[in-house]
Amino acid sequence: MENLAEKKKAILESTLQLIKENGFHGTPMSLVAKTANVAAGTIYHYFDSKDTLIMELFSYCQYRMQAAVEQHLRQDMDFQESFFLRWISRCQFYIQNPEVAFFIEQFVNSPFYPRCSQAQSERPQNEIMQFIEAGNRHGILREMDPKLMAIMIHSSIMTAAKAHLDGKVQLRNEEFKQLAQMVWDSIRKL
Amino acid sequence: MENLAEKKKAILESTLQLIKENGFHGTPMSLVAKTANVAAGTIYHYFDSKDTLIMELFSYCQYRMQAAVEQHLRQDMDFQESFFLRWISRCQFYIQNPEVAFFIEQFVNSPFYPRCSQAQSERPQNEIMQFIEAGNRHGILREMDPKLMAIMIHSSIMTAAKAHLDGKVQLRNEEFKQLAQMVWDSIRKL
Amino acid sequence: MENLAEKKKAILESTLQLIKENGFHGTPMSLVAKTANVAAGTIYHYFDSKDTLIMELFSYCQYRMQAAVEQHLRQDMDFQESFFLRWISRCQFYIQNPEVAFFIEQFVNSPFYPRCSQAQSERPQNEIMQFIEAGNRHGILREMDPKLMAIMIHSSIMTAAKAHLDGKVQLRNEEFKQLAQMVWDSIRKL
Amino acid sequence: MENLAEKKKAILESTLQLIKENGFHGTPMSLVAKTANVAAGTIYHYFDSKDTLIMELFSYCQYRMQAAVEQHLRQDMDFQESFFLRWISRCQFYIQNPEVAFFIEQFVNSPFYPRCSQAQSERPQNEIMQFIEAGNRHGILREMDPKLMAIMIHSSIMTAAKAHLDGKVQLRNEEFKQLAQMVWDSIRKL
DNA sequence: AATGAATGAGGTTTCATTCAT
DNA sequence: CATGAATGAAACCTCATTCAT
Repeated sequence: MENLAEKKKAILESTLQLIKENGFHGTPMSLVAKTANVAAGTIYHYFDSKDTLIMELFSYCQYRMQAAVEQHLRQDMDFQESFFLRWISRCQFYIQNPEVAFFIEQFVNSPFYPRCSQAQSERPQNEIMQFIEAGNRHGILREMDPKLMAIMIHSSIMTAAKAHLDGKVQLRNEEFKQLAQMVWDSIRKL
Repeated sequence: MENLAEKKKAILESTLQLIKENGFHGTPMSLVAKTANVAAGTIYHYFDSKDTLIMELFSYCQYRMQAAVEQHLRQDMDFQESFFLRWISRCQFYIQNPEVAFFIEQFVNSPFYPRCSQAQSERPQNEIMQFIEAGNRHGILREMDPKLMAIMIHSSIMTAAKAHLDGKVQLRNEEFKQLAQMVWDSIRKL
Repeated sequence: MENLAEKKKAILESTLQLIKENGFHGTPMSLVAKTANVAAGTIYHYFDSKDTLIMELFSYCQYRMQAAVEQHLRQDMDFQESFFLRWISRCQFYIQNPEVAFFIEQFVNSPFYPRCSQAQSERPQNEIMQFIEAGNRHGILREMDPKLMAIMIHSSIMTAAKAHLDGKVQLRNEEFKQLAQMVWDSIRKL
Repeated sequence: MENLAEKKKAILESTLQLIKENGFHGTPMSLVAKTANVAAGTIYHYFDSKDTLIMELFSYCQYRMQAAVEQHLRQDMDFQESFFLRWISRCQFYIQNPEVAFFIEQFVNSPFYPRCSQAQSERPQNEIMQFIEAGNRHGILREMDPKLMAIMIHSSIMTAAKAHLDGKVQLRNEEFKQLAQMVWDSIRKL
């Protein structure tokens, strides 16, 4: 995933940017080609179809997200600290990569999403779920279907990031902590 | 809003259904016309363009949601009871009207959404915000920008409903209560 | 022709005005209806089709032109004076009724024109031709097919009027006389 | 202008022919495509829109006319001879290229024309005007706004050609000379 | 006589995709 | 590998016309 042909990467990045700005509708292949400085036909060397391109873009975004989050993880933390760090670093990733956030949200709310393999579509939640199950083994968290809990947590991250990106609120250190605390209090045993 | 010409309503409902199933892309005007049993041109009697149709559909969904929620409200409840009732009844509305849920989520994550007036786009959150401000006057809720809190609450409702509709979890009375409790614990002063 | 039903006249006049501003293309029946303050269906009480409306409009314009020109004719003039008067008064009619001028020119250069009866299409030239034949009987005019001469004269009138209406030149008394003289010198025996 | 891509030229020529036969109305892009033996979409490779196509067609006609007229010019002629030659060769060009004549006349009487740049729209008259100004320097022509005189001359050429093409008169050598003489007598000092 | 909602054929244009170079 | 002219199905939309009221 790190050694993408230069042109392939240019195509992915251009598409990501254009979809952020114009949505799926407003992103014809001809425009992707122009923005990526390649010929229209070249795109079809790397992707079978527009659908394929978009599906791969979703993988590409998940990969970028994963890579970013891993950088922040450390071992010497207790469970709560670890939760705060994860929540905040994910949220900051979306804020620093708005085109990823907008693309993912459009994608998961489109007819593309149900066509992903489960393994693929649930990967981000799964990582959170493993974390939850670790918490459960220590009896820290409240009783709840871990899958549902993971979904709620993931949504809280994305929602906060989008609110910031849409300019509806401004998130600073203070607010990140408030939000992480808020979500923490919603999942822990009181 | 209650006396929509019969054909106009048929067009709105058909579009809603089709977008749920096929997304914006997969919903050409010709298909809307066929599904609504009107001629293609008739749509343009009621809506200036496809864009207009979709924008009006958003208003229409907000209206339907509002009307549904109001049915459940009662006066003789304390603040927490009222919160639970509201959270659960909204969530159930989305579950009982999946086409509304799917449409709204597609819409707010599309380039259409930023083109709505603020007044229009923030109406659902505003209603929640007023509720929050009432809570604040009683000193019940934790310190936090009410706008942000409203956004987080609204998102939790939609997220839970979608998880259910996508078949990822199954929400029953038990789970509704758990979820409402979870969100309640995240906003109240501990 | 003088007792046109009020609505019929409103339709004709609206069409004339709209075609001047927007051309045939830019003049849909719905717009004619709105401008004339009648319902779309009403137009079809008075005219079989849009084509019929346009054909009748041509007659209507010829009638208006004829009526205007006749007002100016007097008996006690020699041939040349009469020519000048006719040339100038026709030219002024077009300038004072630009919508007629623009419509006629569009009409005669459209596929409608060849579908007119000869009698109809040549009426304006015929009147000029009778005048020419009178001149010929007095041996005043140069040898030339009277039909061709009539066409050339008629065209000179319209051309001058359009140049004025398009703002390319400004015609005042002086210029009218120059022009009439110019055309007169082109048809008389030198 | 001489090395137009083969397909582009086919599109222009087909459009020209079709507009002659059916007018602007009766010339849908689909028919242009079929007649030019290209796909509908191909037209939009070369022209932004139907409007653009028609505007470019006007330039193309002016270019063809210009090229044709230049072939006939010679140096060793006095002013009057030169005038006759120019008048007649232009008139014959229109007669030999009726689709150009019909297109130009439709175009200049349509809402397209006012949208041309002045430079563009007055080019044919300008060339005549320069000729007139040369005549004025020799004191040969009568006193008159050269612009107006140019317009009248240009119109006489087109009018004669159209009368012939419409079958209203038949122009042969004899008549060309008569007409050129007639116009010459209308502009020269008597 | 008059209305205007409704029709649907057909117009212009877009765009994912192909293929000869 | 890469190009981009060419394709043509299908999208959005218009508008002359009809007909129940």
